[in-house]
This record gives sequence, structure tokens and C-alpha cells, in this order.
Amino acid sequence: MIKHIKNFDLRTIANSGQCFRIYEVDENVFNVLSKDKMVRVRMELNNKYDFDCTEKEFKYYEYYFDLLDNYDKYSKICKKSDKFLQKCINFSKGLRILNQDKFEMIISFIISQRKSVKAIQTSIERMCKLSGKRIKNKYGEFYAFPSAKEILKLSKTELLSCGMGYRTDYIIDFCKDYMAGKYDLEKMTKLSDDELINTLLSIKGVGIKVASCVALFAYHRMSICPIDVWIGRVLDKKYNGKIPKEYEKYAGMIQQYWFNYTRINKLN
DNA sequence: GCCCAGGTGATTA
DNA sequence: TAATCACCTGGG
Repeated sequence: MIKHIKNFDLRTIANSGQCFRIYEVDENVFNVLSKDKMVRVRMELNNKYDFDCTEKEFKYYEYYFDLLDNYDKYSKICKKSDKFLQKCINFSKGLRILNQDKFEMIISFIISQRKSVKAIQTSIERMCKLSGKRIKNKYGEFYAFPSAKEILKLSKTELLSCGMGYRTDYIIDFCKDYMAGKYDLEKMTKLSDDELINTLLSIKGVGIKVASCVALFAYHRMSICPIDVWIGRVLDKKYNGKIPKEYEKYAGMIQQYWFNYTRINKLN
């Protein structure tokens, strides 16, 4: 079905580092994998998108891609004097903060530490193939992101073979705690930002960077700004080491503009 | 073959 | 509170 969507660029989103399972398989053609779902999306001209799914299935993607929010307002946060951010925003039109699965994000970002995006994707795909449910459709065979129970069926050796390295125990421990009911990821929606971050930090292998990513990309806390090496450099060089007051409310969104720009371009 | 990757926990002072 | 260090391993 054809959808007209403003401020939506799948390629930019796929490379934004917030999700690891959106693949451009052919020019302007994307496989979007999330949870136990896969959809083929074709990006066409004039804000047109062809989602190969039913209207009912599209409801899920409307939420997943945060399409009900109007992103015009975020590009207007930029201070007039801030030429750098303006450049980042212009460069990253179509970037959105997704609403992704909470469990999937925790595992994915535990895996992400000290890994390149490419390596993260390889690890995740291997794990999905070993333990996720098979999804077969006209586009091929895909694998769902595994549940905690499915991950725990894997041996330590199998997880290591996915390239998890020293993160293996973090993943196993979290899955066990999760199965035991120690974390109610849905109830955590009700927590304040600080409470949410602190709860996430109590997971072994989750530090401030990973907790912030989960808060932003799974709990949609727009004011939380994950600070990684790239953003650290931006803040140091451009903002005297701290986030400007005016940007605090939507710091997570602004982080995405900064991140997307600086990963591709030189800082200047 | 070498170096680093969207970090974290443990240890030390 | 801050600084330092080891850590698995895949990619560029």
C-alpha cells in the first residue's frame, strides 16, 4: 500500500545507529525486521512509500516509525546562532526516533558495546538465525528477534559463535533475570526518566550509554541524550562540553542529528 | 597484520 | 569522583 509520509527517510534511519535490522537490499528497497515481523518497503519519489503489508499490519509500523508525530517541530529547535546544528539538521532530514521493542533494544545495545555497527548487525543476525523463529515469505527467509526463553536455549558456546565475546554472560544473566520476573519492561514505561535509567543501570553490562540508548529508542524519552565517543567530541568542540539548556527537552532528537552528521562528515 | 569499534565493571587512589 | 585497564572479536 502506498503511503505519503513527510519527514521520513528510511536510508538515514537505517544508518542512524538506533536500529540494526533495517537493510537496504536494493536501491530504495528495504527489508525492515523488528520483533517477529518483516516488511518490505520501497522508497519512491515525493514522500511516497510502498509498504507491502495490510492496513492492519501498517498500524504497527505507524507506531514503530513514530509516524503520528509531526517532526517539523524538531527541526525548529535549533538556535539561530547554532550554524553547526542547522547543518546537521539539514543533512539529516527524515530522521525519526523509532518506537522499538524494549527487550530487543536491551539485548541489542548490550551487544553494541565496543563494536562497529556492521559488527553489531552480524552478531544480531547470527543470534536470530540460531534462536529466532523462522519467517518465510515471498522475499525469502528471515528470523525473528528471539525471546529471552529462546536465547537461553542456546549454549554459551553458541552465543560465543555469534561474536558476543565477553558480553555473553551479560546476555545470559539478563535473560535469566527477565524470565524470573525481575524486570517488567512494560511497567517501566511509567517510571520517570531518572528511575528508568537507574533501573536499566542495574542490569549487568548496561552502563550509562546503553541505558540511555534503551531509554531513547525503546521508551521514547526524547530528552535523554546517549553520549558516545562521537557526541562527546561534538560537545567538547562545539558546546564547551555540555548540552545547551535550550536543547535539553529534545536532547535525544538533537543527538541523532549530531550523530548522523558527524559519523559521515568531518567536524568543522 | 594492526588497530579500533556508538562501553562497562573492577580496581585503585 | 576520577583515572586506569582488561575485555571478545569482527571489520576496515
